[in-house]
Amino acid sequence: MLRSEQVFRALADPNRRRILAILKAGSRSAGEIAGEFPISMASLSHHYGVLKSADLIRSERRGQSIVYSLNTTVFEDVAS
Amino acid sequence: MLRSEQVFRALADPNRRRILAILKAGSRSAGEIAGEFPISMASLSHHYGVLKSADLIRSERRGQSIVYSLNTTVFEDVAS
DNA sequence: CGTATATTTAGATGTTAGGCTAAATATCAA
DNA sequence: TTGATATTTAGCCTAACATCTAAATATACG
Repeated sequence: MLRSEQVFRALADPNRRRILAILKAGSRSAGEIAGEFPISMASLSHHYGVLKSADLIRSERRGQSIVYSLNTTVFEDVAS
Repeated sequence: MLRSEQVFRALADPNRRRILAILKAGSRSAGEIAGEFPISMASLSHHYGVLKSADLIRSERRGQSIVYSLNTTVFEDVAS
């Protein structure tokens, strides 16, 4: 699957767009993000997976937490 | 439903993005567009509907044909 | 009017996607 | 190593979506 394809798929869901909006303000752990949503962590984890396949976000383990952050370079690529 | 919501939904499908790409080159009738796709006119008609709800395209009857064209202003709006 | 052409609408069907709960994995701290 | 915390993976269910065929609508033309 083409990356642009993955990006469009990722952006199609409102929850995923909201995750991106939150990360726009700075990196957040999965738990911190979950606090902003009425859906389960498991469902969110699925969304992180989709966003990662599109390479829109990156994850990094920090102790017990996993911290997500925006991969800004992709946005520039896709805009063109 | 918000218009931005509709736009994201519309762009999520590859066939719809391809319709937009074709119209980028200029207006086309439903029949002309159909010639470029392996799916039925009925299915395409459904896609036109989605693209119209998002206000990404406009339609105009010309005799027996219905001619579709890009609504370029929306692209500028959503880019911001 | 009656028939042909162009497109849409309606109804049915198979697939994809998002949600949930429960179980698994990974790290930390005692 | 055992227990607690944080997150992901697996399996399932339901709703939404893309597609199809067949029927309906609209225009053109003899």
